[in-house]
Amino acid sequence: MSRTQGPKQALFEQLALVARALGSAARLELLDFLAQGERSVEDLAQVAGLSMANTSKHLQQLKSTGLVEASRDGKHIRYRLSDERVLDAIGDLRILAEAHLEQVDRLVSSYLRSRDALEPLPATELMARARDGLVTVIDVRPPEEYAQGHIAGALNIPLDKLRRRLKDLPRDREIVAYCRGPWCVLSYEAVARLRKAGIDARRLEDGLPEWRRAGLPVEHS
Amino acid sequence: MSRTQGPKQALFEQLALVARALGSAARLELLDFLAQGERSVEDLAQVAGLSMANTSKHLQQLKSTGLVEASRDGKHIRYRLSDERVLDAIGDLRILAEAHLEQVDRLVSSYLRSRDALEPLPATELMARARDGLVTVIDVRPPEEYAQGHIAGALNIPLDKLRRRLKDLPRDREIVAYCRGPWCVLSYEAVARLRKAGIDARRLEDGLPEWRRAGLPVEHS
DNA sequence: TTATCATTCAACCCAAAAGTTGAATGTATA
DNA sequence: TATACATTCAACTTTTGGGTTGAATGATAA
Repeated sequence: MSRTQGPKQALFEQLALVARALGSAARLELLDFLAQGERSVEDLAQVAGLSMANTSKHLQQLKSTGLVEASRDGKHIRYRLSDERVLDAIGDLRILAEAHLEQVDRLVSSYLRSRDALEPLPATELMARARDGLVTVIDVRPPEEYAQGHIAGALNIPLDKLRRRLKDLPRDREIVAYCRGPWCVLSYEAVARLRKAGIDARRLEDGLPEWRRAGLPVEHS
Repeated sequence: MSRTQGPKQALFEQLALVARALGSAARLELLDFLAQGERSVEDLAQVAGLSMANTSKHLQQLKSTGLVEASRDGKHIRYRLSDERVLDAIGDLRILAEAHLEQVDRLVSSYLRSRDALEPLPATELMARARDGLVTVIDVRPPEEYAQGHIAGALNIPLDKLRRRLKDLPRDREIVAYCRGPWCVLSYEAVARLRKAGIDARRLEDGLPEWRRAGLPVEHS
């Protein structure tokens, strides 16, 4: 049976194009990095474990569906998300996947150990506590990502520097750690280590992209 | 270069599974119909212009990613959306496609003639006006869809019955027509015809699924 | 039980997508 | 101007997905 091709089908075909652009683990990982800030193709290839040519092709596809933009910077080409709303779509995928795919539950609870034991703090609550000076916020991402934007007032303590900077942390206030997003291990790991060191710490529920998306205050350095 | 496969990649792979389920015009059309209410495989095949076997396979795929559920009813099997949030994801795809794909603009403005000339009314405004008794709301979808749920107080006047039911419509109040969603032609067409007949009419911005998703009052018959 | 009907399954075919390799492009620096 | 370097392109292979056909399943109704 041949499918009748009217304007309605053509519209759905366009939607499907966008959905298919999101329908590859490699591209989702690229988008996840791009959500932290601009990146060159080389960076992206390296961080996602893809060849340059393959990365380039994936980026072309994301660009042709309007999910990312590119601009030249010297001999590099820098890609970025074209639209904050890309994060909404990915967020919905995550919600659906968490709600309906058993595999996700299993992965999340083994990879992000003790999921809720670390008492995730919603962004709105963090805002309130930060205003009252009750918390120290730490950004445990690499410095390049911190530099491209971070929660206003947050300290950058990359996970691998955490041990040697423990002494810089105030002991009288709660620490709230965040990183790339709800499925980013860095903050899980950071909170676990801080607690082991006897420091009162919690995780921010989401990461910087969600914070920015919510219109909450972001600082650049 | 071979891509390293850790838990992060495995999680993205699960997300991609959901995105790929949305990445086909045929499946999006099926979901669009399912958003109006439960349907048998036969109905869905017919309405989407697909063979039974093919429809069944698409539905299996949607089921395996948790987007739809099925239950037996006599000798039919009825499928339904498993989760209202599926509509959020599709809504985001639509927003992104409208914002970034030229082709969508072109299709929307030719298929849904004079897009904004029909003064789309946001749901919240309709609620306010309906409460004050200022409008008559008409549901221009087929009766089967109306029966499975409609805006509280709406009259069912399927598009093909509109001509002969013109006389039933009150002349002193504005008419607001709605159908399946923001890209559904039925209400565009209805408003155009009503205006041609000299009746003051507007379109509801979205359709029933969005209304229900927003938690606004829905009636069943 | 048997016949009927809606749905699914299994085995295929064809088209599209992902990934590789090596050459081409285009900008910046020596 | 020549060289180096980041990125893209082109051609090709392999895998995946959409679609068909015809048979199998499983519930209902005679």
